[in-house]
Amino acid sequence: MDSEGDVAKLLREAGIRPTLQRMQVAEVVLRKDQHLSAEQILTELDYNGAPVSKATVYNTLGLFAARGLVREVLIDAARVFYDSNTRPHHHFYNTDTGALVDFPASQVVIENLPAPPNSARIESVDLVIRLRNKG
Amino acid sequence: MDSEGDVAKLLREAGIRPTLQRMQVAEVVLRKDQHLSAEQILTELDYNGAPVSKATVYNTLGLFAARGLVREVLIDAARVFYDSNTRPHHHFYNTDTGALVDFPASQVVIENLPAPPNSARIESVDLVIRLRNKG
DNA sequence: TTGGGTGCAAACTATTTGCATTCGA
DNA sequence: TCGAATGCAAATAGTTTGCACCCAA
Repeated sequence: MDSEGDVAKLLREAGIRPTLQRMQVAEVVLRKDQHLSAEQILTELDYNGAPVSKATVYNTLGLFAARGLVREVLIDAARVFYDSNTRPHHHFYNTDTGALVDFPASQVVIENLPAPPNSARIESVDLVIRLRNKG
Repeated sequence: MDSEGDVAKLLREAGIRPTLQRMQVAEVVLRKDQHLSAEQILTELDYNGAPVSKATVYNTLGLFAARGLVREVLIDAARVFYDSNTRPHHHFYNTDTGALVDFPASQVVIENLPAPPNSARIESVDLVIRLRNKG
């Protein structure tokens, strides 16, 4: 786990002023590679005796995502996860169990992508493979 | 555009009882290949003088999606689109303009997908390419 | 000081639930 | 007649906005 000092450094390096609330959110989210919803983060903060408001959690996650510290993963209607693994990767999502599993982008070959319309540039390529248990 | 009779037939063929509200939603959504949000559909129904409740629109879209008449596309946090193009395809999404454009899945080659964990079966493979305008 | 940055209460929006009603057998 | 299906008001859950406060320059 990152010490408090390390988290502050991480935030500063990302151009984010390391305030108390942001460090608390970062401690929970960036501790290891994982997928957490805003709600889960909020719950954990409360449990840790670090009550940060809902709005601040959302705003902070949005900021972290904009600066590349976490990645938003859209999985279900109105169910966003924040993924602290920022290496290029894609996702398996088991619709029966809710399990979300990363796999490296390097492993997959995606070829013959059409040219983006209106000569826009590609910002991200997200592959989500939805699974269902057999039987 | 489908006549009313055709829409009723379409719903029956999908195993859906063709009630008034469902036919009204279907007329709007299935008229042509397009991406619509629940809100847009609701607005158009009101405009057409066919006021179906919000809850019924959501439930009906959920039913249509379950029966394969439309496909849910997750684009933004809390922004679901219902795509009446059910042929296999993927999406370009321009984050600057909000434009959502289909491209055929047949065009793209995706290789070396890892085996699904726990021997679950693949339900869908969704590729979303986010774009940003140059400059 | 002071102007952008920050945190949060409150407002807002999207979606789901629970139940009275209706439908088809 | 009766259980399942249906439609919707109300409740819930998720997210954003607007503003008072704070802090670095």
